[in-house]
Amino acid sequence: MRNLKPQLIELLKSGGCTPRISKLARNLHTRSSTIHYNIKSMEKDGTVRSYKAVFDYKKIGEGFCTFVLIHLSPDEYSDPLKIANMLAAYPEIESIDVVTGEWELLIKVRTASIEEYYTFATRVLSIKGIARTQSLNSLKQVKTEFVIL
Amino acid sequence: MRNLKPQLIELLKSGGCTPRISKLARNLHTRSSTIHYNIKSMEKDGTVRSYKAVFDYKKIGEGFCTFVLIHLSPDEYSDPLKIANMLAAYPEIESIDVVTGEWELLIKVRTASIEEYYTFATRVLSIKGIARTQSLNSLKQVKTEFVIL
DNA sequence: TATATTTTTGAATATTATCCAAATTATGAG
DNA sequence: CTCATAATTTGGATAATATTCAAAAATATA
Repeated sequence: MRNLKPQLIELLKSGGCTPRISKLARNLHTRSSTIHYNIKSMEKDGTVRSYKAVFDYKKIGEGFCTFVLIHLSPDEYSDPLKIANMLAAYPEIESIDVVTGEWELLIKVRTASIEEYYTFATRVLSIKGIARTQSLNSLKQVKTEFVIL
Repeated sequence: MRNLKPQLIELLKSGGCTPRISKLARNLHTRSSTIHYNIKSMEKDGTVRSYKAVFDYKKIGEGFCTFVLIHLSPDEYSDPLKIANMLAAYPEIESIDVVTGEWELLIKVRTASIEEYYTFATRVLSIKGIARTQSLNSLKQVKTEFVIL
């Protein structure tokens, strides 16, 4: 009997969900078919990107959360998206932004522990193009993905 | 005819969705009832916090994204959660973390534009207890909430 | 005002979630 | 190892829900 939960978590982390039309309809005192029409309209014009789950990350082995400020090497300044897009593929990374100020990129990383973060950092954040990093460790998550914890 | 989309967006931002069990079942080559059982199990034990939508934030009037580093006044050091929990109620704030380093809090804020951010900052970030802030503006979002853009 | 476009409605149908009792598999104590 | 217990899977039945569609209403456009 294989443990399905890890696979479910991976799928639900960025998709695999759908709006509860009838519940939303009751909530807004509107017919289901109207809600359906409006939601499909937002899906078609690209307003909605995905429907996904938010987890108690401690319970899925991603209890350690770090924000990493990244300084690129000068030859990457002209195209920070090259590095950013490469980083996007890592499942540990929740978000990636190109930002203003002394740092070029800000990423949010979730791992099981500080040891796993160290492994991640040495594996991923040591590539050519990343000149220097500074990390802010989250001591306590109060809100994430618009969900209050 | 009232425009339902703003209300739908508000509800879907932090909830109002559900997993697509049959789709997940097909994806994992497993019976629906098994997926159902596993998902309910994760809901019961608190592994899943919510099912929600991810938007193209430019299209919902939240195209301007800022990370704000917050330094609390010394009398708040002992309980940064007091301020953090107060901030959690604001719909503009996507995430709030208590962090290590020179700053006590790191929040992620979404507004329509830099003008609206200014309004937000003067309204929300000027309360007693917040001594100093520094903001990193997002020039480009590459990934958010585990969803690649 | 007339016409086109968008949105809503309600009913019919298709799809899906949910429930449940039985079967199977895993776990742990002795 | 063996038995007892708990956890998970299965398949079929039913309930709930999404989806479709044509007509109506509302809104925008000229």
